[in-house]
Amino acid sequence: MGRKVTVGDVAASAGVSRATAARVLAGHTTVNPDMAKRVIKASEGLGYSANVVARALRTQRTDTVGMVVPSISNPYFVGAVEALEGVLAASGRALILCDSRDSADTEAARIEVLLNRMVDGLIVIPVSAEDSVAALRTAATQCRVVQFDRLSQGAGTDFVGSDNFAGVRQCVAHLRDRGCVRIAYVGAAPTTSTATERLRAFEGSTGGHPDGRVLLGEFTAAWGTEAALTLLREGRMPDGIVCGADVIAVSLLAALRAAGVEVPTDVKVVSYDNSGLGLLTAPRLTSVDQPLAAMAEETVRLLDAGLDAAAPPRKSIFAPKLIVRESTGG
Amino acid sequence: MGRKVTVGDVAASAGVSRATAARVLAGHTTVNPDMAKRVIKASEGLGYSANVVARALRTQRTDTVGMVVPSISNPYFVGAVEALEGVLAASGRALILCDSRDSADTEAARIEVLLNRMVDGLIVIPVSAEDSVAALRTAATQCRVVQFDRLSQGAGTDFVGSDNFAGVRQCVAHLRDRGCVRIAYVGAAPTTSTATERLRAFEGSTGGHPDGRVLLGEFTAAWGTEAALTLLREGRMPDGIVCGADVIAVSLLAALRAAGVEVPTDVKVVSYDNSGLGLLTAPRLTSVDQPLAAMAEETVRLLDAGLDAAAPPRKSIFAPKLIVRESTGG
DNA sequence: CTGAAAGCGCTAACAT
DNA sequence: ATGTTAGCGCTTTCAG
Repeated sequence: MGRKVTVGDVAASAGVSRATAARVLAGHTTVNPDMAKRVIKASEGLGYSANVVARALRTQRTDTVGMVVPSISNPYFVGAVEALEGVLAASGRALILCDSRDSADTEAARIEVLLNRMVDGLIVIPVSAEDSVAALRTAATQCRVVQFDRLSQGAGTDFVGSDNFAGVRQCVAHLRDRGCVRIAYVGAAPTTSTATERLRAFEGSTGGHPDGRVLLGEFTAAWGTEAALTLLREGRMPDGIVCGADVIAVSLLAALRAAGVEVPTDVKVVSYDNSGLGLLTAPRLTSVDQPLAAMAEETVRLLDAGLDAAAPPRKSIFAPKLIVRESTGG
Repeated sequence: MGRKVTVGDVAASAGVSRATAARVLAGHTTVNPDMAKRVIKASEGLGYSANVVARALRTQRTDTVGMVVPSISNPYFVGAVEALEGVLAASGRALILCDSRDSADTEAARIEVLLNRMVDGLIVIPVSAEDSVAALRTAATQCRVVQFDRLSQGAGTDFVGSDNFAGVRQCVAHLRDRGCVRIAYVGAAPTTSTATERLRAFEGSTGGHPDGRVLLGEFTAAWGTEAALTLLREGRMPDGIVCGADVIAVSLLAALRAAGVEVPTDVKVVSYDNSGLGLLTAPRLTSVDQPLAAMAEETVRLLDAGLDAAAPPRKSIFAPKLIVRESTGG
């Protein structure tokens, strides 16, 4: 376990003071070029690289952003993580990722851990519209916080998400366009803003058609399977199904096909998230895409823009777009 | 942005010295119960929680383990992350996760970042059997390193993985048992130990049958699709296919079905990883399971067991087990 | 332009 | 048993 080389080592090797070495390493131009050269050389020779922990303690900045997501096995969240990680890396920052396991308690604990690590900012996809508020509020007093994808009202943080009403409206319109008249919704119970908005949007879009069956569970594959079995058991299969997320749709699709229901012939399926998952199925999923890259950029922009406590939290809402594939007839 | 409360604040509020407050907070018993009580109360009243960064700088321990995986969108790796995160959390440690994007350069950079953060240990699923060695070697001089799943020979670190030969042998035996005689292998090019071993195992198991078609690409869904199209184009469809990973198998399955090839009737498919992905397909995938929970436990055990530099690196190899599902006839 | 010195928040000798 | 003090490695005044 060889000790890391420190500025002291570099300074000594270059025959200058620690301060000068530090200045050169920090890119300050107010240094004698000769000395600068000596320091650079010594630094490279010794393979110096700064101890981030010590620097953080001194500067109160870690160049690190924390992120908490409900489940790392949901590919939509993984996509969000990748997008954000990319944007942050571009400005030399790292992302520390935590999984809240869909539990508000775990979420609060993770947020605490990250704050103790002095992250410069926090990006949270909250577990619950209500239960996440407290932890978010206190976090917001310590560092910049942005909620992503899901909004917990009253947490007093900025928010970046997409227009779920517009997304679901596109789904329903598309199914109607393809001739569907009995459309069902298989989504998650309204404990998060996305689940709530998508549900409301579905109800709004099909208000005149009380035929629309609504099945509410969780954002999990298991629920997709269960919902499919329920529909099969009920016998009266809809001719169109809107799913609240790809994780639901994919397993629902598999269960329907296993039962001999043909997609898109017998029933057309449209989903939400446009994750890689929807490309692995046969047929591939028609799904609502959210502009993750742009959303990630905006999230980091908000993190960087110091919010003065008085200003009201900002909301950036992006427009989603339906990507049509074979599950609705291509 | 309220400042965090420090030991100093707690000490002042309790009317004791910083040292005493620190002792109480650290659970030392050598303190006057009255004072202890006062400190605890002050601590709770002020909502104190220790600054991990400052502590780390002093103790040279962060209670944090770094992990670098080739791609966070491969569900097998996600499963490994979840298992390790669970074991570490049980002993009060956190996991910092980095994605090397399947690039040895990125991997080296991530390892550097983590070392600068003074992680207590490093768990790496190396990108390449050869190109990862250098970064791993230097990392191993700074902290405890364990390679997981894939082994880069000569890095001088401990290793935890599973017996790929045994796994593939089970696959081939199972297909034969189900009556397959023309078995193909769709895997990854041998740039990693797992790809190499699985390929060799396949060649070894089917040595007497030069019929066995071998297609090598990457551990990606895109490759699975491409391989399926190649097999379809060649016309002479095998009656059994061994896939090197679920990500490959799932998209291969979708492409075959889309082309009207029935699984398992026309061709039986067996895969590797037993990730959640294989449960989402219709039919569900027969796949080789690796005991991730036990492997994670062992990994942390090795991290904790200080290796003296002289001792040879240790290897823990776990036995995989084929889980039979519908893609081979149930 | 350079160096000496202080200090981020914490813990562990050392001294009382 | 408690307090005082030094110092982890770094940056950044403040003198010179």
